[in-house]
Amino acid sequence: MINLEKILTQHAVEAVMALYGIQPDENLLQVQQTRKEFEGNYTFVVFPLLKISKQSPEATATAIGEYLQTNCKEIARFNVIKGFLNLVIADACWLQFLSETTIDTHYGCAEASGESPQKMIEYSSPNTNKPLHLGHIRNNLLGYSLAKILAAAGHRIIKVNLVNDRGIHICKSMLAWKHWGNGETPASSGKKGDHLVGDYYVKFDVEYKKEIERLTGEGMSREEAERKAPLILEAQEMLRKWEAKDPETIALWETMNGWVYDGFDVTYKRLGVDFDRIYYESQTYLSGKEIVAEGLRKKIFYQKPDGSVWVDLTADGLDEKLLLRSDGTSVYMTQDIGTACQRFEEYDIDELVYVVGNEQDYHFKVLSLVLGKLGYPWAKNLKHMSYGMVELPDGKMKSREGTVVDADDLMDEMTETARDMSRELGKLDGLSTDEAEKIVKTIGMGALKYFMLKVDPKKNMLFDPKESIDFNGNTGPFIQYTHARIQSVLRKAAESGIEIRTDIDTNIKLNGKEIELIHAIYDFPGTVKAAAETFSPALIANYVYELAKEYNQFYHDYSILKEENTNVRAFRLLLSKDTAQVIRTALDLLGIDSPERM
RNA sequence: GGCCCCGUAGUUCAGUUGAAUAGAACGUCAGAUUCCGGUUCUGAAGGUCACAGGUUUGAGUCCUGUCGGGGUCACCA
Repeated sequence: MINLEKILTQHAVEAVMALYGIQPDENLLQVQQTRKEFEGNYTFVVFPLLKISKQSPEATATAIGEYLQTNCKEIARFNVIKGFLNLVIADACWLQFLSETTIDTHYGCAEASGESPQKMIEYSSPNTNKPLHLGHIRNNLLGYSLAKILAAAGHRIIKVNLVNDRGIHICKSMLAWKHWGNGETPASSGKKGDHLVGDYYVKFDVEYKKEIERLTGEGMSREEAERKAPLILEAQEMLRKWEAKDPETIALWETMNGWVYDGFDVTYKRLGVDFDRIYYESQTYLSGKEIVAEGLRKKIFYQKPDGSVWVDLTADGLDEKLLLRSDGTSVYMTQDIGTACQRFEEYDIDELVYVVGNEQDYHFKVLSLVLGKLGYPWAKNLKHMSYGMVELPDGKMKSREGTVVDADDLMDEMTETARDMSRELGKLDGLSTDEAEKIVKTIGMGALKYFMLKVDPKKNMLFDPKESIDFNGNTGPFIQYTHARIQSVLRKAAESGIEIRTDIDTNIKLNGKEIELIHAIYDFPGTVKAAAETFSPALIANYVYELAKEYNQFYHDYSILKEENTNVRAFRLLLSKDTAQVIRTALDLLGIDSPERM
C-alpha cells in the first residue's frame, strides 16, 4: 500500500535541497491533514523552513509547491495561505489506491506469526464477594478491546484474569450467609449467584454497623467498636480457618465462589469478553515471599526491628513500601512481585500489560521499580494501562452505600431500549423472534460499549443513570446503522445483478465527499497503529464515527445504484462496500458487532 | 501536608510530536428529502480553552505560580 505521507515528505526534502541547497531535518517537514475549511488533503507548515529559505512564508510555500507539482505525480495542485502549503492529491492516485488495495477483514490489521512479540494482558480481575458494576464494565471493555487492537498491530496476545477469590471480604459474605442465609442457593431462590453472594456482603455490613452502634452506645469509642465487634472478629477467625485449610470453611468457600463464577460467566458472555487463562489469588497469594527474602539477603530490601520487610524508594522520589508484614505474611505487592516473575518464566512474553484503574498508579510505579531493583531485565516491560473511574453525577460509586450501577441491570436496560426503538420503527417485523432478539442485543450492547470506549481511557468519565445512553449522534447504533444501510445497498445491487468490481476506472472525476471517504479509508491502518501505541480504543471509536459520518453525507448527496455512468456506479459501489468493511473491522476492534440489518 | 492526574459551548466529549477562524454530539431553534433504509442530511445560536505570568515567529498543547476537582500516601486487596 502506498504511503502518501512518506512520499510527500521525501519530495519536500528534495524540493528544499533543490531550491536552497540545504538538506533539511525531516522533522521540519511533517505533513499534517489539511483542515476541512481549506482546499487540499495534506499540508506542510513552512514556518520552520524560513531560516533555510531566507524568504517570506508565502514565497517559500509557493516555491516548494511548484516544485512538488511538477516533480510529484501524486499531487494535482496546491494553494498557499500564509505559511501553509496545502496539497491536493490527484484523483487518479486515490482511485489507484482503492483499486489496488484489497479491503477485506485483514485491512489495517497486521498478521501475527509465531515469531511476533507476545504480550500478556491482565484485565477484569473481579472480587468474588459482589456482582460486577459499571466500573468493571469499563475495565472489561477496555481490556478486551486493547487485546484486539494489539493483535491487529501484529502481536500475539494472551488474555488473563486474576480473580480475587480470598480475603476478609469473601469471609464477610460467607459469614452472613451462614448466619442469615437459611440455606438459600441460586437454585432455591432463582437469584443469579454473584448477586446472591453480593446481597450477603451487604447484609454483613448492615449487621456490623448495628453492632458498632450498640457498642458505641455502651460507651466504647468508635474505633474500638469497629475493631472489637463480634462479627468482624468472627470474620477474621474465619479467614484464619481458611488459611489453615479448615475443611468446613473451605467447603463453604468453594460452594459460594462456585455460585459467583456461574454468575460471572453469564455476565462475561453478555459482555462478549473472554480469557485464555484464569489465575486465582487463592493459588498465588503466597508467591513472592521467597523473592522478597532473597532481596533481603542481597540487601536490596531492609528489615525493621519488628521483623517487617521494606523497600526504600526515597531516592526515586517515592516512599518506603512494606513488602512483608512483621508476622511474615505477604501483602498485595508481594503477590504481584511473585506473579509477575512466574508469568515471565512460564510464558515467552515481552510485555505484561495490567488493565487497572488509575487509583493504583502508585502501586504499579512501585512494582516496576522494585522488580528493577531485583535485577529483572523485563521490569521495564510491565505496562500499566491506567484508566479513569466512572463517576456518577453525585460522585463516586460506593458499593456499601448502594450507589452502584449494576452491570447486569444496565445491560438489561440497554437491550430494552433497543427493543422499544426497533419495535417502533418496525424494521425487524419480517424476522423471526430469535433473529430480531439477536439484533436487539447487538444494538443495545453496541450503544453501551461505544459509550464506554469513545472516551479517552485515561480520563474519568461521567455516567448519569437518569439519562439513558443515546442511540443517535455520536453513538454505537449510529455507526451500526450506517453499516446496515450499506449492506442494504449491496443486497439491492446483488438483486439487480450489479456486480462489484475492483478494476475501477482511474479516470473518474471525484467529488469532495468521495475524496474524503477514500482518504478516511486510507487512514485506517495508521489509526490502528496509533491506538496500539497509545493503548487507546478511543482513537478507533472517534475514527469510525468520522468515517460513518462521511459516508452518510456522501450517501445523502449522491446516488449509487441509480448513477447512470456505469463506471462511476461501479466505483461508488466498491467505495460503499469498502466503507462497510472498514466500519465492521473498526467496530470489531471495539468488541462491537455490525448487524446486516437493524 | 508530600507525590500523581485532571480543569475546553448549558451538558457529555474530541483536539497527534506547538501551527490557520478551538471541533463534534446531545439539548434548543429553523430547514431538507421525486430516497439505494428518516437511527439520515443541512443551517443557526452557544467559548476569556479555570486564572496569572513565561518560553516561542506561533500556546488549549511546553514551563512556573495560584485557584478548583479527583486519586494516593494501610502490617487492605
